[in-house]
Amino acid sequence: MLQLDLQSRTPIYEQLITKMSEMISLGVLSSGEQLPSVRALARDLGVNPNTVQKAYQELERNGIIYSVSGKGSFIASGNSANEILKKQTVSKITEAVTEGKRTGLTKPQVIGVVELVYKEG
Amino acid sequence: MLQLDLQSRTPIYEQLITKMSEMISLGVLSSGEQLPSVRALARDLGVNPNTVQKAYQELERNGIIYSVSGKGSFIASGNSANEILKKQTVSKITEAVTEGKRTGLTKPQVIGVVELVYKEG
Amino acid sequence: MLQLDLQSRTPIYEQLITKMSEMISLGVLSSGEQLPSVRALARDLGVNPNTVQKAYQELERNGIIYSVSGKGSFIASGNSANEILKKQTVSKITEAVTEGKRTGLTKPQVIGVVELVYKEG
Amino acid sequence: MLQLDLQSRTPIYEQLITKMSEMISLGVLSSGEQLPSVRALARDLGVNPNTVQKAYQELERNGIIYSVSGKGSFIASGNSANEILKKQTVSKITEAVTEGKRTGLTKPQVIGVVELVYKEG
DNA sequence: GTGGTCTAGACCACA
DNA sequence: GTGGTCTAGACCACA
Repeated sequence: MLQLDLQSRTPIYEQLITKMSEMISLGVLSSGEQLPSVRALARDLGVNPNTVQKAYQELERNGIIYSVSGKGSFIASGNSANEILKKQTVSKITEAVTEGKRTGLTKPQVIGVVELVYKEG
Repeated sequence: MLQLDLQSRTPIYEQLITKMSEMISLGVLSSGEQLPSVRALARDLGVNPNTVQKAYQELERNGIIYSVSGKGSFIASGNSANEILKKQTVSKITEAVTEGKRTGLTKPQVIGVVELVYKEG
Repeated sequence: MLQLDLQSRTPIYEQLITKMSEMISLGVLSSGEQLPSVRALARDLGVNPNTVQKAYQELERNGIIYSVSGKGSFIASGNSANEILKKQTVSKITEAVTEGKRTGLTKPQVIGVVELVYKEG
Repeated sequence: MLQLDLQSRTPIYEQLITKMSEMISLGVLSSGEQLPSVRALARDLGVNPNTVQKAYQELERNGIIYSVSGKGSFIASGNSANEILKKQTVSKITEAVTEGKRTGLTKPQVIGVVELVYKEG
């Protein structure tokens, strides 16, 4: 679980943020639940604690989790994870499609791509 | 012309590649035409010559432009710019939409976004 | 009673010290009275016994309470709680106002803040 | 310049943030100006580059400076430094004064403290 | 040279 | 044990 792509251009800590946001927004992890400690998760993922720390702090800044020094990190209530994720994704799609339009892709072509993605899996 | 976003996370040289590919594929610049020299363009854009150089090299590697030592850079004929651009954009869209699907966006929602983009401008 | 903010940056044991000093100096708890045991208070507050222990020790060191081995903790007479508290608070205010002055807040502005606080509640 | 207290309980990177915000809001550093590089400032202060980096990133997140990868860090225009600083300080003062009120300090006493601070220097 | 990310590992206060 | 900060130092892409 929590697959990382160490080769990717997107930093590990950002991948972590995205993956965890997804897990939370999908209900795999739910409100109030305790997250693995920074060190434990780092060990499991074969990654440096600082990297996990950075991801956790960013998630906290976005109100998705909260950390209590000396106790651990927990999933915040009033789950903003999903909304934040969706907003990010929608703007990513908008950007990509805008570029497509500028490049000369027609609307049917773009919609074709969308259909394809939703047909798979 | 040739607006760059110096703050953006996508490297300037990539922005340059995209913008120039677009201009070529849209016919703003056409086959055989000479491009501004690396240094001239760098000066105009307020950008490091290395950066422009990198963009030109990449464009040449993709057969979109060609350089003649001592004379300058020119737009290649048999314009592949458009196809290359489209391929890139299609994979960007695919990626973004896939993420959207994973996040729980429904197909109608995504198509809504597409409609929106094509309605504007 | 005894509201704690587990999220706050100021350690729980310090919050405990402040709150208890306040209660004592306000006469809610009075001279000679017995305090709840470390364990009982910890349980009631949902907090680690170590934390309560630390607060009690600090309060004892300041002569605000005293502990009798095997019997419990009691409120000291000749209540110094209030003076200690005030001293601490005065230096906190001094520090904050000094920073305000350095930042460019004018004296009337600061006094405005003070007025505001004393107007409420 | 830029005195740090390495012993202090407030982290170095936070001290850096505050000091730099002050310098900017006081006009010592002004809009568009380039800041010392992460490494240079770290060297000058005898501090690890990561620590400076953290401060710079926080300042960027607050819109006080902006960083261009490969070029450097610059002071943002539309100086929000001052407002952010003042807001922070005002809430610090409010908090301290509220505690003072709760502790039994009278309004004249608190105002006395304020007068004192503004008399010095 | 410049910012950004990351590892390895230490130390601290707190729980 | 737990989060938070920090050092020392490496590597990368970019300018």
